[in-house]
Amino acid sequence: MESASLLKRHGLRSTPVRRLLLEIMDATEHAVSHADLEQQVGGEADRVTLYRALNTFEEHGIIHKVLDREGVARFALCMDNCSTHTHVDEHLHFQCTVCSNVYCLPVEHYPRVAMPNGFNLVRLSLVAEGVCKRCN
Amino acid sequence: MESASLLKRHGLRSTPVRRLLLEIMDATEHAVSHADLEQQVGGEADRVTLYRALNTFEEHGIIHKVLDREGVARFALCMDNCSTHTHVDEHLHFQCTVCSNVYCLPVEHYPRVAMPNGFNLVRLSLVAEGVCKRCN
DNA sequence: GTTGCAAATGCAATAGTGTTGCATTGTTTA
DNA sequence: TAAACAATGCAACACTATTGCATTTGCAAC
Repeated sequence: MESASLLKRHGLRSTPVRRLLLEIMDATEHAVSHADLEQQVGGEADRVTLYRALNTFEEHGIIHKVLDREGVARFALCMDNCSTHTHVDEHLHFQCTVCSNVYCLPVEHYPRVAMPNGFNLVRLSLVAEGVCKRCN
Repeated sequence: MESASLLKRHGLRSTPVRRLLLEIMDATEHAVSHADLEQQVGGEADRVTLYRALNTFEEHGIIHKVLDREGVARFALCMDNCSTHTHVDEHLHFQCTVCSNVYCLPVEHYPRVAMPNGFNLVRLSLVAEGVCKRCN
């Protein structure tokens, strides 16, 4: 049970719903929305429980949240060992215009941009659109 | 009446609500949300009318829409002469973590990133977070 | 001007995403 | 096993956004 130990490592209780969510996300190569999860979980858990579990995961650096073109949240497991305080995800979020799936893609040279005077940059996100490998 | 001619140039009817919306956006240096506009317009127009006007403007390349960190749409006038078919906005969207305002900032060298095999890039957006010039 | 028609608006209803409060259930630690 | 507290389920709610339809308005032709 990988998911159980992952939860324990972050000081979280191991519950059926949480383990199920982590296993679904681990088995999916793209980011999943709340609606996706709700459908896959079926009647196993309440909508609100999913929202709360996802929020908890994000706060502990287990997953990260991306907003797609429509502003809907999609979630994916963090690759690196993120924690509550250290949250590194310097990768690109790619949404396919055909299937709408969102993929986390690695970027070799993460770009740096110069900011106009007075603006203090803290975090730069890359959001891409195009056609994914499966729809190509 | 600048806004009236702008509307006419895009083949759109010049109505009080539309002119008002354009003038508000022209007078604001940051992108405005629907809620912002609704408040400024006051009882002059229905919420739905605002949504429809904004959608129409976007379809005609008069304004462009940005989603902020919360997934809420914010709108700003297009700088270049965009049209229905030509929609160029290679700039950076910067949201201030203090005041939550979203600014469209120019970028001298727009970055290019390499994509993994199978992924076909169409559009790359830059979304930044930090502190804006007014909150600094 | 006046008229006619398509476009724009107002109102009501609806959909979707996400949050909050509170009672109940379940997990963990001693 | 029992106590303590975290997680869950249920109901209600807030917010953003869209749709249908009747009414009004802008605009072009007369």
